[in-house]
This record gives sequence, structure tokens and C-alpha cells, in this order.
Amino acid sequence: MPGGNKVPVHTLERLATYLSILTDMKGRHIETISSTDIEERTGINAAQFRKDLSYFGEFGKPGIGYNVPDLQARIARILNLDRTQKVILVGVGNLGSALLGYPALRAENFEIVAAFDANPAKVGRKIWDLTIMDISSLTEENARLQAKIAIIAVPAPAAQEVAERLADAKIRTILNFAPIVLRLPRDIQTRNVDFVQELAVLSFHVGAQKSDNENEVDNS
Amino acid sequence: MPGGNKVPVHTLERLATYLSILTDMKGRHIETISSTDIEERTGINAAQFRKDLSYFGEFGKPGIGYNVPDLQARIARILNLDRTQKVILVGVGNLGSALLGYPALRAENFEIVAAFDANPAKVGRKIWDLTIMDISSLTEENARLQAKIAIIAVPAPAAQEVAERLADAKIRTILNFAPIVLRLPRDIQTRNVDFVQELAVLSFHVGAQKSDNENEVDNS
DNA sequence: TAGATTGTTAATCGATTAACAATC
DNA sequence: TAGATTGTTAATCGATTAACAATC
Repeated sequence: MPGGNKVPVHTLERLATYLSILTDMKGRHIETISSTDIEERTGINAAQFRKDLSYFGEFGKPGIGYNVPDLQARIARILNLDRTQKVILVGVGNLGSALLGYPALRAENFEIVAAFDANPAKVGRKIWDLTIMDISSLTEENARLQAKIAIIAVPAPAAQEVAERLADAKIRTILNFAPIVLRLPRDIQTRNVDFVQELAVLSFHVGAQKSDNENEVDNS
Repeated sequence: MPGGNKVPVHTLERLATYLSILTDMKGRHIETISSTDIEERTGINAAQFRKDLSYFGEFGKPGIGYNVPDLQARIARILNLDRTQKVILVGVGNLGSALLGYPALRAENFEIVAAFDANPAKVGRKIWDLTIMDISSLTEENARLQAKIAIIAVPAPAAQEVAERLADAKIRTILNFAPIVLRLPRDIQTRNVDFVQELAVLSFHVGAQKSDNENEVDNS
């Protein structure tokens, strides 16, 4: 049980994976799982799973395993996903629009409660249930909404300025789809999603096909 | 210089970051950079940068630094991005459509050359420059196209089957947007992009705001 | 030459996993 | 009780970074 313990980021990432699997199993009325079941389902080492949980307390029964609904609920609680998390979206282009319609967000207890854009032609338009608002009203709107999470889906050159506006609007965490490093106060957590970087890593492996002794890679 | 050296995946990810920065600098006619400049620009430790390059040879001049166009070209070559990489997209929903229109792909030398969907209502429709094709024609089409990289943007329940079809169609690497673990032969490289997992990690930090001594996290 | 910066080694740091006593 | 599986420790493994000789 913690008390100033540092939780590795990799542990949090895996926790999210465990949660989605457990939510699925709960829906299928599976009662109990063991760490070995998790390993089979995810490829994550069983000891890793137990270690990850150990940062937050004790969850299972020796000889038995873990109660699925209980573990699901406790991990949801740890990730603050036992209640709906409000999310603000900035940038309603192709990608932003796609995120607004992404059903898995809702299923995992995220709700996009507002969408902003800098383009006057877009402001006022409706998309799904939301009316697109002007980026300049961000602080004002979030004073009311109190969202803590934001998604940046604007072109790279605009991303830094948007991030600063979000910081002003009391956003604490940002998921950034623009391929740049955001410079922000340390108390604001950011994570980047960069498709092109992902593709570039894959592209390296394409070369490895031809001559098999070159370009070996250390997966692990 | 290599010859059976294993390259860490993290090194490849950073290489992609270096490449995009160098491409940008090249466009702005910057001649030379040092590893310290890279650290300032990216937050990646200067020694890390030099170590990453060392897997592939020598790139700089002691006392001087690195020639920007030369380094850019050599990293592009390492990642096989000195020529256009053909990419196949499977799943033309909101997300898939957004990816088709994503300008950064083109800029980094990726080209989506075909789009497939299982929905008969979509097959035959045009989107951007492409005519959506039926998933059943995948193997046949790729025999002609010879793409080695594919993107899966279908709903989670369909993703495993699509991945197997891609493997049959001689695809070697897959970028998977469905939140599941793909089970594939080891010679097929996959990378997952999972927005919801990213948001879940951020959501953990939202809780950390209130009581400052709980939920500490180890970033590094 | 003096100053700067590389490439690489060695030290540090952190993450993964095997092993096992505790216990259901 | 015998078998199974946890939580945790200790060992292993890998990644990051400080330090520095080489050299432009």
C-alpha cells in the first residue's frame, strides 16, 4: 500500500489495459481470473501484473486469483474512471471530428463536453451533439465545465499556443496529437500520440525484410 | 557500426523525432547542429542522442557538430524514408477517413495507396483520390501494389481477422488503432495506438491534483 | 594552440521477471 | 491435506546518462 510511492508510467499504461480486459470479462460474467490468465490474454508477464497491482495494495487471494468485478472496480477507481471524466477537444478538423465520434471513449467513461476551433467558418457549427466554440472562449467556458483533460488536434504550428491557453483554462492534463514537444509548466501532464512516428518505426522494419542480417531490432 | 547489433525500439522512436526536426531545420537552411541543440529542442539528453546514432555509425565531427542535410539524409535512409513508403488502410470509418486526409503522412514520405472496407455501402465510393475497395480483394490488390505497411482502423472485434488477412497479403508491418492485442506470426511487426489508454493514464493524474501526497508518479 | 564537441565506456538508474514463502 | 496462486524479494536485464579521451 502506498504513501509517497512512485508509480512507473509503464504501470499506468498496463493498468489501462487490465481495466479494459476486466470490463470486457465482467460484461461476460466471468467471476475469477489469475495473473496467468492475464498473461495469456495480453502477453504481459504474470509477475509484472502482480507487481503492477502491488503499487496500490492487495487485490487477490492466494490459491484462488482475483475477483473480476472487484478488481475492475478498484482499477477503475485508481484511474479515476469510476466516474465520467470530462474532456475538452481543441481542433475540429478531420482528426478532431473523428475523435468526437469515437465510441470507445464513452465506453471507458470519457465524455467530450466541448469542442473549440480557431476557424470562424467552423465556430457555431454543430457536430454530433456539440456546437463548436471559438478558441478565445476557452477559459470562460471551462470555468463552467471544469474539465481537467484536453485533447489537442490542431496543426503543429498552432499547438504550443493552444497548450498555453489550456493551461490558463485550468486544464491539468493534455493529450497532444500534434508532432511537437509542448513546453509547459511541470505540473501539467502531457502525452503525445504521433502516428507518423509510429509509422517511421515500422518503416525501419520494412528494410529489414530484404537482407536478414542487417537492421536487427531488440524487441522486448 | 553495426553487424548484428540490436537496436532498441526506443532508439527508433527517437530517430523518428530527430528526423522530423532535422527535416524542419533543413528547410530553414540551418547548416550545423550539436547534440546539445537537440537536447534543448526535444528534451532528449545529448548523450542519448549520440548513443542512438552510434548504433548506425559516425555522423558528426568532434568540435563542430553535425551537418544538418547530411544527418537528415542518413537518418531518412536508416528508416527507409529516403523513398516513399506505400501504406494500405483497412477501415474507412471516421478515423480511417481522417488518416487519409492527414497531411503530415505525405510530408514524411508515406503514401496511402489503397483503402479497404468490409461495408458494401462504402465499397466503390471515392474518398480523396482513392476508391474504397472490398476487403476480400486485399491479397489480390496488394500482389500488385506491394505495400509492406498497413493501418488497421476497424472496430476492435474485426481487427484480428483483418490482421490475418494482411499477413496473407504479404504485409510485414501493421499500425493497429484497435484496442486489442493482435496475435500474429513473430515476423510481422505491429505497433498499437490506443487513445483511450493514453487518456486513462492522464486520468490517473487528474486525481493527483486534489490531495498532493497521494498518487505520486515516476516520470522519467 | 584553446575551445568545442564528438563517440564510447563505465556508472547509474529503472524496469522486468524468476523464485518462493505465505496462504487460501 | 494437497494444489494453486498470491504478494514480494532478489536477480537479471536493459536503458539512460555522466565522464572523458580523441579530434576537429
